Amino acid sequence: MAARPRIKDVAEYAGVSPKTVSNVINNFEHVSERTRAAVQEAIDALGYRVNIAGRQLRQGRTGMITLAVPELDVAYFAELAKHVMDEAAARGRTVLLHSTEAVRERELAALHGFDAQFSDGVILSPLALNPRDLATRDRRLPVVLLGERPAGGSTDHVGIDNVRAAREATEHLLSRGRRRIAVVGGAVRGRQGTDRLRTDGYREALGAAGVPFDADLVIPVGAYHWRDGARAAASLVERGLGPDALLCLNDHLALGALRALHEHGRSVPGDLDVVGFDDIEASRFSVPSLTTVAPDKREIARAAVSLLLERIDAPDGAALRDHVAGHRIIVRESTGG
Amino acid sequence: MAARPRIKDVAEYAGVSPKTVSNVINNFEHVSERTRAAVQEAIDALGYRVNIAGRQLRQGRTGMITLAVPELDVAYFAELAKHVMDEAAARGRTVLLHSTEAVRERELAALHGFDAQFSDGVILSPLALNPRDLATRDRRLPVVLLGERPAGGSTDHVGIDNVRAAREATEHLLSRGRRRIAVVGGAVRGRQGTDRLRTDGYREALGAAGVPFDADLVIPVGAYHWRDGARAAASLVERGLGPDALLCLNDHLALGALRALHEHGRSVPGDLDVVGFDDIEASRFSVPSLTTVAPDKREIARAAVSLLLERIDAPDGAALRDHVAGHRIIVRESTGG
DNA sequence: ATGAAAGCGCTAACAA
DNA sequence: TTGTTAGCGCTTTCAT
Repeated sequence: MAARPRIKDVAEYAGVSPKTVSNVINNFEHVSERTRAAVQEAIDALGYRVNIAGRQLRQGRTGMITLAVPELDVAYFAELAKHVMDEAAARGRTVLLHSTEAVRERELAALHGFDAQFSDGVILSPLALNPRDLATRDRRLPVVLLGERPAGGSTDHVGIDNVRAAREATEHLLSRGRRRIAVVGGAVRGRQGTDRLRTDGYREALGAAGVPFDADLVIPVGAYHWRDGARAAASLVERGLGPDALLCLNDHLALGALRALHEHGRSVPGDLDVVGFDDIEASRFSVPSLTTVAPDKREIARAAVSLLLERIDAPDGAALRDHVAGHRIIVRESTGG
Repeated sequence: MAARPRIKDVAEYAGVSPKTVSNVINNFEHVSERTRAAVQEAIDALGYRVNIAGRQLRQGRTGMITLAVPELDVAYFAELAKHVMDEAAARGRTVLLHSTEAVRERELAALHGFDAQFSDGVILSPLALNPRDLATRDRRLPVVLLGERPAGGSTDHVGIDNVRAAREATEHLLSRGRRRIAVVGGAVRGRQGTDRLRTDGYREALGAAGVPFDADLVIPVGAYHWRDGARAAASLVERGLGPDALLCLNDHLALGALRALHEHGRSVPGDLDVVGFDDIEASRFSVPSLTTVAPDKREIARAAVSLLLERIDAPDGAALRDHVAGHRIIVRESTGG
């Protein structure tokens, strides 16, 4: 097979100049129908496809955007990634997917590092970055933040209303008569991360219902995996803290908790209620199925891609934006649904 | 902030020629320590990083490899992707991750399309490709196949011994006295895909034990998700086929089946045993926890990256290779463990 | 509406 | 050991 054809080959085949071929490829408007057809025929005949390296070198764009998430094997991020890829594809972009493992250096690398070079912009779901990391980032690379938003707000952002979502989930538990509601993965103080915001919402709901807040029921976790949820639930039971419900800050934690409660002979929703966040597919099939706060992943993906593409097209354009995506509570067996 | 520095800027700063800077960047050996140090200092001072488009245009390499899997939200592939990224990083490569949704056109795009251009080679887990697609692929792009291997074998391949793995899993069920073992996701005829190979292994085990094969117990599924497993298990029970065990061809199917059996009042492992494939994290925390065939994902990732990098470095090098990675059966509660 | 020329940043080939 | 030249494929600028 011959070497890959270049624009020059197409031009010669079609009897036009390279520039004209370029005009056709890039849908430049001032091209006669005749010429366009001739060039297209040459392209098809030779099997020509643009060399992106050449194009990028010249115009400084790749047509790719990076999506950097903390962990691909957290189902929420895998599902979100699928939506982002769909949305990007619909808009003619390709997604370069990265897993940062929630390590600050790797989150920084998404913003500054090697990988960012392939990319016209980055959608980043940060966990470890601090405000200064963002303040000192290279402004030439457009960035949209997902979920967590380190204070300082120098970057476009997409997320749900975490305070309200947690408040509603807690209200649901309260409405079922639960009073000793533990927060698995919660945080009472510290930066305004997702964990903190959701815990704040939880406290708001307790306060409004006149239920006293018990700091012992806020259980920090190392990560948001099954094993961490299982460990937290086991510890709650073994320490005799007498919880009658678990508000788990993601579904993996909740599913792990279900397992631990089962091992400890507690029935859900008989003895305790359990609620999660994210609405991953597993939660529809667990035993019992899991009540959860379902963020609108499609809306999140769509907003993130839109904001990013706008930034790419107009780097100094609009003011900072913060898109608040919708969410709803899906009641399933784990709270009597 | 100034424009991104180029090699020329570094060269001027260090008082050398651009070529010398290039030599340093690429660890060319014939560079004096003095010069190397001076250049490095200039690089650090200016914050220089190579422009990959320029490099790719010149030498035709990007340092990136593509991993294309059918579905990222199938946990097995997310976990595998993590291993591949780790392995690639350890070898100085970046991974471009793609989800093909098991659509033939998208699998082809991984081999031929736009995306492949950024990439020095592709690790592809195909589901929809046919042998001709591979036979007619562009040989300039090195490819390693994972899991499925369309017949014809013109491509390096990494997988487990599916026949043996399924036989061993079936033997495990037989040893527990099970005789009416259904295969969820199985295939009796057709191309030698993973489903067919595993069903063959199942039949081998039945044959060796003198248990008659019943084609009604082979249940095809549309996809390998919870919902498909749930549907298949429900249908088995409702049709009164009287299975006493389910060999599910991945863990998602098995976990979905557990849910359906629970809904139908069947106890696992009391009334039926259930076995899966993949050993995803969810299977350690389901109720009951799931017995499963665990492929050595790390070995698969390592072998795939190694084979691919060797091909990239020596496109016309070694003969075709087929790496058979290890697996083991992990016995958990769903078969009395 | 189309073409000619120049150059994006880098490194291969060759020269010194 | 280091420097010079040329050109990878594309698109921008300017000319026609």
